[in-house]
Amino acid sequence: MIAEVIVDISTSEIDKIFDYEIPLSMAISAGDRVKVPFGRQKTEGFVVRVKESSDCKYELKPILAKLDDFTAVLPEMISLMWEMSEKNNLRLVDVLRLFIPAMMRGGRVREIKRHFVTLKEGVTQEEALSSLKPNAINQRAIIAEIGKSGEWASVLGEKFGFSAISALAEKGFVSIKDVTKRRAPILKSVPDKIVTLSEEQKAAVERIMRGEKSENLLFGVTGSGKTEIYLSCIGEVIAAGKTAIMLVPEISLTPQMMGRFRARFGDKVAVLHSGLSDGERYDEWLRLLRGDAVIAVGARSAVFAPLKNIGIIIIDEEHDGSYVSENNPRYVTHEVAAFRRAFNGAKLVLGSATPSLETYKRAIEGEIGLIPLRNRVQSKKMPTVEIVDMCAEIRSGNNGILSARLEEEIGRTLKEKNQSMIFINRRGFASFMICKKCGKVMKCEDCDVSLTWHKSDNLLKCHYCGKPYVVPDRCPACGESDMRLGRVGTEKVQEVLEKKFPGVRILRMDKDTTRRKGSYDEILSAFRMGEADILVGTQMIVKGHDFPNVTLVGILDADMSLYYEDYHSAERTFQLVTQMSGRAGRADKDGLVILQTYSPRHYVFAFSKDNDYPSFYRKEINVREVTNFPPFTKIVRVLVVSEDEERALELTKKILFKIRDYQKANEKDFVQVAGMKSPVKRIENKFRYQILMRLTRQREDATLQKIYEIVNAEDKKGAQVFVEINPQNMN
DNA sequence: AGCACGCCGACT
DNA sequence: GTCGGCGTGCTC
Repeated sequence: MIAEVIVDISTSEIDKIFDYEIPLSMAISAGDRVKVPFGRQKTEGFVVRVKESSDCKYELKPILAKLDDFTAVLPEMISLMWEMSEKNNLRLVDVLRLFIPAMMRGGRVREIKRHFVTLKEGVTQEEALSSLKPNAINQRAIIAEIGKSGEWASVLGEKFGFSAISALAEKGFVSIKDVTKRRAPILKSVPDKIVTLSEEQKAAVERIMRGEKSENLLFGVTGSGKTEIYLSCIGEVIAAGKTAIMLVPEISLTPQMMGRFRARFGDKVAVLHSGLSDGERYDEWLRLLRGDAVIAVGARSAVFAPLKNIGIIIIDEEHDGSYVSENNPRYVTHEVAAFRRAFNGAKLVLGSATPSLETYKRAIEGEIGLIPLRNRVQSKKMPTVEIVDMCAEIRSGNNGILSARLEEEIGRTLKEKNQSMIFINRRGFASFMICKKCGKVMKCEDCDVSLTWHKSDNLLKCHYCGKPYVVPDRCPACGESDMRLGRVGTEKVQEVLEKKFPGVRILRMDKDTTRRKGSYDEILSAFRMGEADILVGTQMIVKGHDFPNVTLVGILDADMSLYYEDYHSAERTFQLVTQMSGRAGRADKDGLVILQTYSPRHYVFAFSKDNDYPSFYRKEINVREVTNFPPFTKIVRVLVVSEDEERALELTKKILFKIRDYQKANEKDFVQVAGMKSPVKRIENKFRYQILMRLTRQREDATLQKIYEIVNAEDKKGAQVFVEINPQNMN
């Protein structure tokens, strides 16, 4: 028999099928990982098909070995590989690598054996103690310690020394068993609330499970009880002997949801997310593959969970940007989920209070079902949103960070012993350094982006490559000594608050304070426990969870993301304001949101003030249609990266001309084609040029394939070329 | 990605 | 004369 193998080397020239002879003694099927001779080396590879004969003109080499004692890639995933590689122009091997834990590649899997020490069968504690010499203190202590139940060798060794254990084993008093340890990530399980579903929730579960549409948008504000609905649906699915995938934006942000799952489903749940160590990830993955766990909960990569017979896939907070993978291989979680839903005949649920325009459009046009949740459980009120015009604030002589209103309300909240959250919108902006005289902005030498000032170590740092720079005391361009810091950061806000409200307890949450693993949870739980009065933070605090004592939310620079040069900005801002508002007044307390902006009359704020997503949608979708932006078009970006600027430019031009030629013959398939330098010219010393296109949607698939064809035909020596669909950020 | 083959400069 | 620089080509 012959095996079609994809070799585990990621290069475009090698990314194709190689045929190998399967030795008669070897049982190989599609999806197995194998060791094969390749050229003069040996490599790992994936078997994607087994067939009778080969039309290869070479003499075939034999497969050397089967690598695992299980089939690593399910048949479904092999189909998915073909689909993803075709649609997104990805290498087959890069897609396959998404499907298995990194640890399996390169033979790095080591099962961790732990040694469990027990009294040897037939030996009693008394017997052992009486035969041991009185001065063998450690050995006697061990015998006493293990008693009937036994203990881990590592624990005993720690206390009494490892030599004592081996001495006892040698004398035949104890036996040591090797146990394969599961590196299960520690999960706090919160007590499972036995909640009776509201009528609305019951109806939602009914429509998801037995409604006419197999894909539904579950559209409900924060606090409308979506998690309960998810738990119910998954409960039904696993009771029917099927499996489930639950996706959340970033798992470390939702330990609460994890806790609920653990409480409800116990060991049937496996988690998959970036916070796991390689070993933990491997173990959880294997539990899913073996069927020991039937529910995969995790961030976007969990959509590839090795589950058979999937009954439901849920994407919570479906609008979240983290569902689009930005680096290679690029994929959109929704598309993968849709494929797996269809393959398994499963249900797909997209949950959000602020769906992406694309999803909501599909829902109101009837392509997928729309399940609105109108009530917040326990009838919690939505907070009042107040908009403060910061221009007026400046006119009246206040050019500080805080408006008079916000300051007043922070004071009131402090007095009433409630908590406040201050959110700083820094998307795309930072505290850069600018010369007051000539206007020179300090930039990174390698990446050509503005440097950000870090107060703690008084350094300027590049947020792309991390390179630190000494703060100059004179402008390097004109020698002026008056250098000024633009934009505020979390530290500045903390400083101002501490000055205005002496003695106030403030927790700060941003990239700097959450660098350490686990610090994220620590800060949030400290805040929940009331260890601080105010939580100041960036985007990270948006996705928190219940803070029952928070009654005030302040949003500084709400419009910062509005002027981000990106067609998403209004949508992003709406989502942000809505989510941030959801943080205020969740328990029995009324909430107030104060939103500071320089453009108070922008429609985003008018609609988010009233929490009116449908109206926002109608306005925004209109804008998109008129301006020819997604979802009415598809944005395609061809990015050319090279250390040699000439090379990048030349290659970009070549590709651009070919695309232009095609465009001339197919004018109606394109809205626009433009070649330019990338907004960030250099990252890590590589030059970046790009071609931006907008495709009309009638023939987008064909046009896209043509673009792939043009790019793939090009000789790409000394440069890399990426084709990106609807890129989330345009660096 | 690796690894060999191959065709030019500087060296004990 | 040789050692070794890394350009180019190939891998079932």
